[in-house]
Amino acid sequence: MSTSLIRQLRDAGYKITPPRLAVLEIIQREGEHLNPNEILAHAQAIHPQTGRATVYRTLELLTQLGIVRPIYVGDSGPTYIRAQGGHHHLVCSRCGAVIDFDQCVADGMERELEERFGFRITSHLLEFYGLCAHCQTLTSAALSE
Amino acid sequence: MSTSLIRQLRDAGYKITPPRLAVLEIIQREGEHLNPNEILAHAQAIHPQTGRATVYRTLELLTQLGIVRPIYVGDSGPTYIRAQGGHHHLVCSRCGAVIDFDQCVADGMERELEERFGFRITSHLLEFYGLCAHCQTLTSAALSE
DNA sequence: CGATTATTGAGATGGATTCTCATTTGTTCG
DNA sequence: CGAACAAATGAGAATCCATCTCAATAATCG
Repeated sequence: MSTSLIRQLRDAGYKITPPRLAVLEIIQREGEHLNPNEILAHAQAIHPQTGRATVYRTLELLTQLGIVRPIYVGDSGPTYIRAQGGHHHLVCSRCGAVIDFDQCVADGMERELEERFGFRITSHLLEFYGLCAHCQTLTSAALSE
Repeated sequence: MSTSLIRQLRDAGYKITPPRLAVLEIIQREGEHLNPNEILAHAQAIHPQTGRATVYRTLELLTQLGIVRPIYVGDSGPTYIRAQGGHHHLVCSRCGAVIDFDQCVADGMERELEERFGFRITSHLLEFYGLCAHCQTLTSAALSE
């Protein structure tokens, strides 16, 4: 498992502990869209004593270090993803359906924003909101009643 | 205050009630980035009996109708914005600072996505994550200790 | 205006997150 | 290697936010 992330933690002055290793391992392995509860469960599979509070604390830490990031999609609570690259969604505001798409024009903007605002950008999120094909028909049906 | 939103509610078969009017009014007026609690407080300034549950119910309704949309930025919980046009943020994953910027390339993608997925798109959110200028210095300081 | 039905408000409930604090464990340094 | 120190942990309590329940109310339609 990635030693560079471990080095990043250590260099920032944090201790390398079993729960932190477990959470890192899970983010590396499973990666996408696990919520804190699921992360806890997976972590306990690796290090059974892992407590809930520690998972929350670790996720906060990894977020601050720019290693992971919470994402809110649909109605459910936060899920965590690796904080690198882009995530692109089409979200139906009526039924909550989510479609992922790939091509994205945001990368082209990163350089310019970094220069303009002095940021070091590591990831982005692009979401479009509207009505999916299905919910469009529902809405017009409601209107014509 | 906007009669078109009221018509939209009525046409969709919903009743026009004081709490709904109050929330609509607030979204129109204040518009940006109020959380449910703040919306409740403002609504009670207009219609004192307004209950918390009703605010949540109304926000859910307005979300489904594509009038408002929750947004999660930084660490705090959801805030609500008008669901139209674009919102563009630069978010520091370490300190949570948020910078708004204007120019956006996403508009150019809407048409194509609408055709490809059959969506009717009404708004978008583009967020870049990374380290702000200040937190970059903090991190390198930590590294050099 | 009266009937019908959606909507409301108050409080109970539920679930997720954070806090507290005594204990444990990494890390550093002799 | 083996203290010593500070950081990190885990268990449960406490808090906070959101949802649910249900009897009472009020908007709409004829």
